[in-house]
Amino acid sequence: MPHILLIDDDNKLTTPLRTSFERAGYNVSVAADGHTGLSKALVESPDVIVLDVMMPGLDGWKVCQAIRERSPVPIIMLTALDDSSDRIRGLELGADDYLVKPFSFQELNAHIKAMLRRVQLTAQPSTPHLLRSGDIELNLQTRELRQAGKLIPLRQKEYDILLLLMSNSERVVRRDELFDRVWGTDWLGDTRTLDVHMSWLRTKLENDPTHPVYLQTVRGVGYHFAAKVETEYV
Amino acid sequence: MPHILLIDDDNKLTTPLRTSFERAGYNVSVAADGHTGLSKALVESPDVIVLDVMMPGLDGWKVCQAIRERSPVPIIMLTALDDSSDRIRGLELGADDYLVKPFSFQELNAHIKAMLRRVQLTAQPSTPHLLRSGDIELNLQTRELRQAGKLIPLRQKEYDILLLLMSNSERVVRRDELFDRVWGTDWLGDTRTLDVHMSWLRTKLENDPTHPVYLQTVRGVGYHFAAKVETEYV
DNA sequence: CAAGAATCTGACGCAGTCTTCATGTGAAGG
DNA sequence: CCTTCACATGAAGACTGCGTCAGATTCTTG
Repeated sequence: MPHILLIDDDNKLTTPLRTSFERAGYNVSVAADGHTGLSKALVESPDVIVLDVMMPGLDGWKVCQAIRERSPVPIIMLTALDDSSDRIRGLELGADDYLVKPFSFQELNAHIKAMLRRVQLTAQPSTPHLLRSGDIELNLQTRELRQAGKLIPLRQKEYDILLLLMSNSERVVRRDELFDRVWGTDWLGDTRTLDVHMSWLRTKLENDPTHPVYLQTVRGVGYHFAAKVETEYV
Repeated sequence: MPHILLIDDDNKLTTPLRTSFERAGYNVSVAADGHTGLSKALVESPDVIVLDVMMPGLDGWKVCQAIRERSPVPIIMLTALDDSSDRIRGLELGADDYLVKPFSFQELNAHIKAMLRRVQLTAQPSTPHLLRSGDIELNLQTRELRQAGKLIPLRQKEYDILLLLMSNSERVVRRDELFDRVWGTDWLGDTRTLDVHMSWLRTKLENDPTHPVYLQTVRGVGYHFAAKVETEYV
């Protein structure tokens, strides 16, 4: 159950928010002024803080800054006026997001969910980085190609080409696109060089290079990695 | 140098943004349609994606969803109309943030900085104390390298390089990244400095420096610490 | 300040990689 | 059935990036 800390002196706002969030399954605590907010932020270590800018005493800006100096907890600021410099200021002081009043519960909730998801996604070392198709496995981190676990060394261009084709396996990649993305836009050389690299790739990963299963040529258009590719997060 | 991917068909917008961001020290790439955007998102693995909703063909919603299914990369959406349900929809589909057009460069930049900071803050909550791989042990507190318990004195740069490689053992570390992180600023001269240090490191920790087991070079890319590294927090 | 350590530089060689060229093959269309 | 076109492939040579070395330069420390 995620824990939200609301810091706002206006209980006309915090009371209904508290009930709504509790109903939505959150654990909510409220602080009615900056000092309490700051101390609760550090003591309770909530998953996300919703912080109003306009408060008597220690205002939201100062609270934001003070929290950020001491804790990495995500902060969503609430501002009354929709002023660009205000928003920038909040972000510069360490806020992660802001919302302009008035806002709906749904909207704040969406922001909070997005923030929790971001923390979740970032916290796990999950990086998007294995393309798999059958017994073929391309590791984007180490640039290693494995077939049935066996390492197949790839050269730079071969890797670049294979990566482009595998990550676009649902369509045909045009020749000029390959040149663009692998060689760079300002390529003036011989156009046969792509075929040569394709040929090498085929000898490396096709059982019968003369009858390719994966690396299909589409005459007049380009090449197509003709198998389903799954993306895995290692 | 953080890498931003702009996905937008309107080059009246992307061209000035690209220059501004490049001037601000980012590495920028642009995709003018949804398909290219999706593919670049996976291939280039940018640090943050700025994605316009309004695009012909594969629209921003679909691109957002497709990226989020495959990658945890942060996404900032650009919407034309300031409509609450639009914004909620974006967040629900996996976006992290949104910005309503028109916006200033400063504002987008503030959002991007906030997003990068968030990822940074979340990613490294605690610092490891010891990196171990086989009989090799790198102590981050004392900056000592031990192999089978025996102390191998490392010089400053050697330590920095080895640390970077060992703490990224799951991937290849690019040469320019090494220059960036070990020497500071991006390297301009064309010298063999890095190779020399790698050579020294190899003579220190490889049994057969001509056939390295740990410190693999990946031609045209960089170096890879090719062994499992365990992290210990003391 | 001097000695020694650490680091950088540039030349050179080599192995691996890429491009080019020449020629072969199969597909499409008259 | 023949021509044309696009791609395949083998071989050769050009090119490139990396490793190494020797000497220069900078940094540390007594």
